[in-house]
Amino acid sequence: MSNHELENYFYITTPIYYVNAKPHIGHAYTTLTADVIRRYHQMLGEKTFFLTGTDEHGDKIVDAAKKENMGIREYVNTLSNMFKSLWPELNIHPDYFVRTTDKAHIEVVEGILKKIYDQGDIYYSEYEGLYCFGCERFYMERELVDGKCPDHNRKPEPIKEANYFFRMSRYQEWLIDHIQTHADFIQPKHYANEVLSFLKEPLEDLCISRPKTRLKWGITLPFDANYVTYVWFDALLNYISALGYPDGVYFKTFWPVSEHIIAKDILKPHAIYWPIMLKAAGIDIYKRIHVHGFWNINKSKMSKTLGNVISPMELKEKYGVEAIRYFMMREMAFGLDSDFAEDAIVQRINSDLANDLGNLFSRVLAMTHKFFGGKIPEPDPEAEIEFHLGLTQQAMNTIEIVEQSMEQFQFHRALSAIWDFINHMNKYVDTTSPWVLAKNKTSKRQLETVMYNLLEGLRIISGLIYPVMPKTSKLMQDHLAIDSTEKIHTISWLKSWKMLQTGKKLPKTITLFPRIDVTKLSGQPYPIEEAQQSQTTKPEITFDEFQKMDLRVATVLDAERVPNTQKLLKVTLNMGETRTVVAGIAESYSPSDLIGKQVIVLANLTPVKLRGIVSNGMILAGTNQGKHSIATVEKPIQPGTPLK
RNA sequence: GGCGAUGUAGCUCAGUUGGUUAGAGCAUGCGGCUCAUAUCCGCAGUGUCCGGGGUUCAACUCCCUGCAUCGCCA
Repeated sequence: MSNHELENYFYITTPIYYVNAKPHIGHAYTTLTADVIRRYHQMLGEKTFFLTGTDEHGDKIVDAAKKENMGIREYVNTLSNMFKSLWPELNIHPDYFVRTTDKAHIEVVEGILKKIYDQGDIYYSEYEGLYCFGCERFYMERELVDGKCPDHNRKPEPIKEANYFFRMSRYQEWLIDHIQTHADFIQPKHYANEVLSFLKEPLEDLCISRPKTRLKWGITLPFDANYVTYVWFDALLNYISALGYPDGVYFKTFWPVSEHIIAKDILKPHAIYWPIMLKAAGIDIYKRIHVHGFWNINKSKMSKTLGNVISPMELKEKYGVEAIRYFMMREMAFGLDSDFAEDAIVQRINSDLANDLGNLFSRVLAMTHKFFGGKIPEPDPEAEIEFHLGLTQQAMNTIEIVEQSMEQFQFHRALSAIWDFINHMNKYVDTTSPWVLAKNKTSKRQLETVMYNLLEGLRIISGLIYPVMPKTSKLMQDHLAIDSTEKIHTISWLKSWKMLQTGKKLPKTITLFPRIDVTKLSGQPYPIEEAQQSQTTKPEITFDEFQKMDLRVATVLDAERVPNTQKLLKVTLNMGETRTVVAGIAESYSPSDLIGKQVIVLANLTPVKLRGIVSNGMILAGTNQGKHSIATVEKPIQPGTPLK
C-alpha cells in the first residue's frame, strides 16, 4: 500500500480498561480524546476505526470478584458493561468494544505465543523469590518493610518457581534505534526520553506466565497447560485481535496507521513490551503513541482512599455532556497533568461557552430575525470591500492553527484558537454596529453584507467545534439552516467562504449554553437537572407495610425481545436463583444494554403471564416522557441481596 | 542515590533558534455600546520571569549551582 493510500485511513485506540474498578474521569478523558481525534479525522475525509474495551484477566480481578461475592465471569460481565454503556452517555462512539475474554482474542493470544515460542524467543526457567502466601505474590527485597510483607506483616518465604520468559533483551538495540530514528513515535517528546533513559540499562526478560497452582483466571499457554499467560502479554494483543489479525480486512487496512492513546502510568508496557512483542511476532509496529497526564482533583491525587474519585455520569448530570467534553479538552494540555476543579468548570461554561460563543450566536441570530425576518441576506460586493475587515483571513488562519494543533494532539491550542476567532467575531459585531446600519435605509447593503459575514463566521465555528462538541455543532448548523445532507463536517467545507445559501429562512434562535448562577450553585448537587414533574406523593405507609415488599438485587444473565411487541423484554435474572421476568423497557434498552447489569427486582409480586411468558417479579425503573431508567445498585453486590 | 520535567501577574498558563517596553484568559478597577444569555468592546494596572553565580554588547531563554514540586529508575 502506498503512503498516499494510507493517508485515507486512521486507527485510534484507548487502552483496554482493567475491570477491577468502576470508570472514572481518567478513563473518560482517554476515551474522549480518542473520540475527538477520530471525529477530526473524519472531517479530513478519512476512514476511521476507533477501538476501546476491557482487560479482564489476572489476580486482581479474581480478588475483586471475591470481594463482591460474585462469580468471576459474572463480575467481569458486570464491570465490562459499566464501561461499555458509559461511552454513549458521553456521546463517545467506538467502532468496536474488545474484551480479553472474547474467544477471538484468546485465539490470537494463543497463536502469537505459539509463534514466538516456536522461534525460540520464549524459554523456561526456574528461579527463587520471596513469596507471601497471604498476598499470593512475589515481593522484591525493596518492597518489604523490615523484611516483612507490608499487607500481612509477616516474612515472605523463599520459594522456587519455574516460569516462561520472553527474550526481550534480544530486541533492545532495535527498539532504541527505532525510537531515535522516529522522532514522533512516542509523544509528547519527553516521554520518549523517559523510555530511552530506561533502555540505557540492560532490559530484563519478561516473565510471561503464571503457574495455575497460583492463578487460574487467564489464557492457558498453548505449549504448557499448567500455566496461564501474564495479563500484559494477553492485554496488549487486543489492539490487533480486535482488527481480526492475521487475515482480517480491518487488520490489513487499519493496522499500518495505528495510533495509541495511553495515560502516563502504562508507558512502559506500551512503549517497550508491546513494540518488542510485535517485532518478535513479525508484525509491523504501531505508528505513534500519545501519552497524556493525570487529572488531579482540587490539587490532590485522585484515589479511592481519598474518596475523591469523580464519576463521569455525575458530571454529566450536573453540567451536561457538551460542557464536560469542552472542559476536559480545553483545560488539559495533552501530556501534562491538570487540575480538576468544579469552579473551573463553571468558569469555562459561563465565560467561554455562554458569554463568548452562546451570546455571539444569540445576538447574530436575533439580529438576522430582527432586520431580515430571519432570512439569510445577500452580501454586496462593494460593501464587502469596506466592511469585510479581514474576517475571512482570520477564519482561515484559525483553521490552519486548528489543523496543526490537532495533528499534534494539542487540543487546548485548537480550542484556544477557535475562541480567538469567536472574540474577533464579537469585535466585528462591535466595529460594524449592525444596529446603527439598520437605522439608516441607505446602509441596507452594508447591513446585509455584515450580517452575512457574521453568519458565515458562525458556520465556520460550528464546523470547527464539531470534534469536541458534536451536538452543539449540529444545533448551530440546524439554526443556520444548513442542510444536513451537505457535507457539513469536512475541513474543505470550512475552508471555503460564502457557502451559506442566501434567502434561506432561519429557525428561531435559542440559548446554546445557559449561564450557571454561582450563587445558587452551592449545596445544589444537580442545578442543571430539570425539576422533576411534581407528582403528588402517595399516602403514608408504615414500616411493616414497606417490609411486605421483597426487593432484591439481581444480575441480568440474558435478555431478549418478546416477538411482536414494542416494549417487552424477556429477562433472565440471577437472584441467587435463576428466574424470568418480563419488563416493559424495550424502547429504552436493547438486550445487550442489560446483560451483565445489576437491577432491582420486586421479587414477591404475584406472577403474571404476559404474551405467554410467566413473569416472576418486576424490574424497577423510572419513567419520564417515555424514557426509562432502570434502578441499580451503586456498586456490584451479590445477586439475591435484599434491599431495606 | 541516578536521570529527567516543571518553577513566569492574585489564579491558570503561553513564551520558537538569546534581541528593544515579558504576554493571554480569568479575577479586579474605569469607560463605551444596547443587537444579545446583565452579555459584548475598549482602557488600566501590578511581575526580584524560584534563589545565587557565570558566558555575552544583550539572558525568561545558554552554562554551573542551590531550593521546591513532580515523574521515571534503583
